[in-house]
Parts: sequence; C-alpha cells; structure tokens
Amino acid sequence: MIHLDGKNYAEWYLDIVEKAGLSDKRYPIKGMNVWTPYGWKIMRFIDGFIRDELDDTGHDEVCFPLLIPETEFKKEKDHIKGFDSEVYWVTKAGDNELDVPLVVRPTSETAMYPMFSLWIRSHQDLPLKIYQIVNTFRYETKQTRPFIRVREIHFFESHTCHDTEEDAQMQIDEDLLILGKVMDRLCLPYFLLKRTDWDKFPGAHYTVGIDTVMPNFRTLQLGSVHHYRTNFSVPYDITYEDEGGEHRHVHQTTYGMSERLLGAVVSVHGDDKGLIMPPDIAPYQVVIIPIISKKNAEEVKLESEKIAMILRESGVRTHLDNRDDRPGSKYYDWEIKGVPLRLELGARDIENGVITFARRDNGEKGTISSDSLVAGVRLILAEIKKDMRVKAEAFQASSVQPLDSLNDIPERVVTFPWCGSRECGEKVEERDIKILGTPYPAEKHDGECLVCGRKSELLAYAARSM
RNA sequence: GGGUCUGUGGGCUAGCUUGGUAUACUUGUGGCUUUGGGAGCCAUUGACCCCGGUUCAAAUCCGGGCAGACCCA
Repeated sequence: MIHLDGKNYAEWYLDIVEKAGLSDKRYPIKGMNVWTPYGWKIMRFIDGFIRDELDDTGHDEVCFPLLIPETEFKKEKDHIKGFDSEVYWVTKAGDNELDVPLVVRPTSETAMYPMFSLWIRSHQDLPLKIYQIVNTFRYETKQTRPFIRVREIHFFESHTCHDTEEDAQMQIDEDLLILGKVMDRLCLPYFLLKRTDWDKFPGAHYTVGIDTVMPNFRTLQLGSVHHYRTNFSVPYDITYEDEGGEHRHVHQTTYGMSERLLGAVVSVHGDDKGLIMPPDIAPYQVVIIPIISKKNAEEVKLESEKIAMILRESGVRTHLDNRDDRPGSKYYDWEIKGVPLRLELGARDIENGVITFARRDNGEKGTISSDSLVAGVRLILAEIKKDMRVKAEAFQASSVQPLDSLNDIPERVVTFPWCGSRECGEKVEERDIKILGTPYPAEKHDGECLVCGRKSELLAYAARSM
C-alpha cells in the first residue's frame, strides 16, 4: 500500500481505486472506466440521496435522449463556444452520412429547452422543476483519472424555469440547502464561490462553483449552480403568458454534481490503509469477522450469524465474512474497502457476553455488550460520521492561507483582496493559480487589491485546481 | 497545447542494449493443515498490446496505430 502524503497523492489515489474495487480502468477507451460492484453501490447511495432531496423539494425526475441535433445545439452562441472542442459527434448511421449530425450530450440544456418551450405556456406551468441522473460525454484531452476527470461522466442535473428572476434566485437558495444535506452525509466540507465572469458556465448569467480541497492542496470542483436569467429562454423561445396576458421569457437555473463526489470521498477521507467510507454511503456499515478455532467452530458460526441477522433486521448494512481465511487477512481486506466498523466475535467474547469492535476511521478498539448490540453499533456509527466531518473540516480550514504577495505563492488555497477587474485577475492567474471566485453569498471585505492597490470590497479565493 | 517515457499470465515484474528455450513474486483452482493483525506445505491453470516491415528466426530492431504514466505551459 502506498503511503499518502501531499506529494504522491495521485499515485495513492489510483492504487486505492483499484484495490478497493471501485472502478476498473482497463476498459480500452481513455477516460471511460467500468463501474465495478463496490464502486457502483456507493455511487447509487449518493444518487439515492440526491434523488430523495430533489423529490422532496418538488422536482420531477425525467430522462432525455442522449443525442441532440446539431441545429438545436447551436442555438445559444456562448454555450457552443464553450463545448465545441469537446463534444462527440454521431455523423453516420449504418453506411449513410446523417443529414443533420447529432451531438452526444455534454450536458442537457440544448436537449431539454426545445421541449420546455412546448411544455410551458402559462404562469400556472411555473415553476417547472425537473432533473435527471444520466451519463454525459466530453472529449477530455487532459490526463484522465477515475471519477475525477473522465470522458463519460455520471451526474445529475436539475433544470428549473421561473416567472421572475427573484423566484429563480430562490431556487438557488433551495439548491444550496439540498447541497448541505447531501454533503453532510458524505462528511465533505466545501467552498461556495461565485466564479469570475471569464470562468462562468458558457451561457450563464452567473455560476457558483462547489469546490473541495484534496490532499495535495489542489481544489476539485464537485459541481455548480447556475443562474441563466433569460440567456437560454430567448434563443429557445421558452415563454409563458402572465396574469395580464403578456408573453414573457422564463428565468432559468441549473444545478449539477457528478461522480467527482465519489472521487472526493475517496481522497478526503482515505488513509494509508485504504478507503474510509462515511457510514451513510458505506455499502457495508459493519463487517463481522468470526474468530474460529477448531473446538468452537459451530458455536462461533451460529453466534455470528445471529448477530448479523439482528443488525440487518434493525437496518444496519451488515456483512458476515465467512471465508475460509485468517482473520488478519480479512481485516486488511475490509480496511482497504473502508468499512466503518468491524466486529470480531470469538470464544473470549462469547464467554464475556460482549462483541469486540474496531473503528476504521481512528483505529479505536473496544467492546460492546451483547445486550445493547444495536444501540451500541448505532452510537459508534454516529460518532464515526461526526468525527469524519470534524476531521475533514479541520483539514479544509488549515488549507486556506491569506496571500501577501504574488511573488511567493504557497501550495495552498489562497485568499486576497481583489478589485474585481479581469486585468488584475489575469495577472494573478499568470502565476499558475486559478481564481475560484468570491464567497457566495457575497461578503463585503474592505481592502486594497493585491495587484493594483485600488480600494476593493472583494475577497478572492485562488488555488491550483485538479 | 508542447515534451519525455512505458506496454510481457488477473496483478506486479525479469528478459530488450548484443534477435534463437520467457523469470520471480502474487492472485486463481484442488488438497492437507491452520484461525484474536496479511500462516504453511503439495499440486495446478494462466502472458510477450494491435497492424505492418527487416530477418532463416522478433517480446527484443524499425514504422504506424491504440492504450497508459510522468514533466512543462
């Protein structure tokens, strides 16, 4: 196993992804990997939380076609410019060239919006709130990496239409509440930063990026929330009739996050022994290792089956490792996979009426009384979740440093006063860091621009990004 | 976007300079034995990325493709 530190994080990451069975990257297309069972189970839990939260806030799930006619794709000019260089095209069917080439969706605005214009007629149809969980395709030319930079991207995208800009703005507030709930379950801290004008989503009025810090102090963008105003509804002719009989363009938002969430879970929580899964998304929250000797094989086997059954019936995802193998070997296997809590049951435990436990996150060991098994397990899982969050938050907090001079840029997330001009922003970015944006919601920060010295009210965040 | 390097059983790897029988470890399978932190012994399956060229002969040399890793912008 590779030791994890800031320098060899990339190597560690690839090793863990393979050894934990999250993904098989031997599929013979660059950037397109196979979701293997353990990784897919985790992704399904993440998708499930997103689905629950979106359903609870009145979004409806849909599924749009993968292919988009070139004619629709080209309607919003900034949008095409942003994606032109990285879309896949379908130009042939059988032996025939297609009259209208088809784009394989890099995101679904241009697939959905022609339909929105049919669906929406009156203010009573608003707000329209839909989402889908699908795969999208982008022809990445940079180095690919499982979950973090891929060409086939598993993500969710929600799209909403509103009668007013204010209502659309309220949608963004709701999106951020949903984000908070999902990230709590993943034990992931994050920054919300309003992107610079030259870095916002192609076609957006503004973009809020969701970023988290990786062990090498680079930032990873996990997703984003966009306010489009009427930038798409005008070219796609999405209008509604208001109470007064006037036809108006809708205001739109989108919100999306991808499989990078899993990449972040792996990177932020993992250690030298492998993954550490947050209990909420762990395919197995508890693994039971029977400690068998020749004399008591039957008794230990029966007792461990009983424990597994009790836990399962109480809703704890439990795996009983019955393999004919040494206990130590099993410990290593499940540590790589990051199972939050290990229970061991042997002759000693049965005699004392207890079960031995070992926490994956901090290595702590102890015993739980057999009488209070379920309550004890629940309590420990809750503590693990809390401790994982606290630890990850402390790391993120420690990764941020104020920047005093452009001549000496630490390998950290840096903050500095910024006048907001593109000119000054580009001078900073010439130093090999990317401006991630300014805090969202906006905070007033009085200072003098680090570049030009003019009075400034913005605090900018910048970092090397993945 | 520019450059460097690599591709050998499921995984990792030797061999390549100097062309001729492909190495170790691990995993898998069957058996014996063992079980509170990666046990041991025996048997056994399994590979030279693809296409073309040079040659009596190519894992090895040459060209192209595909895939991967690293460095710089």
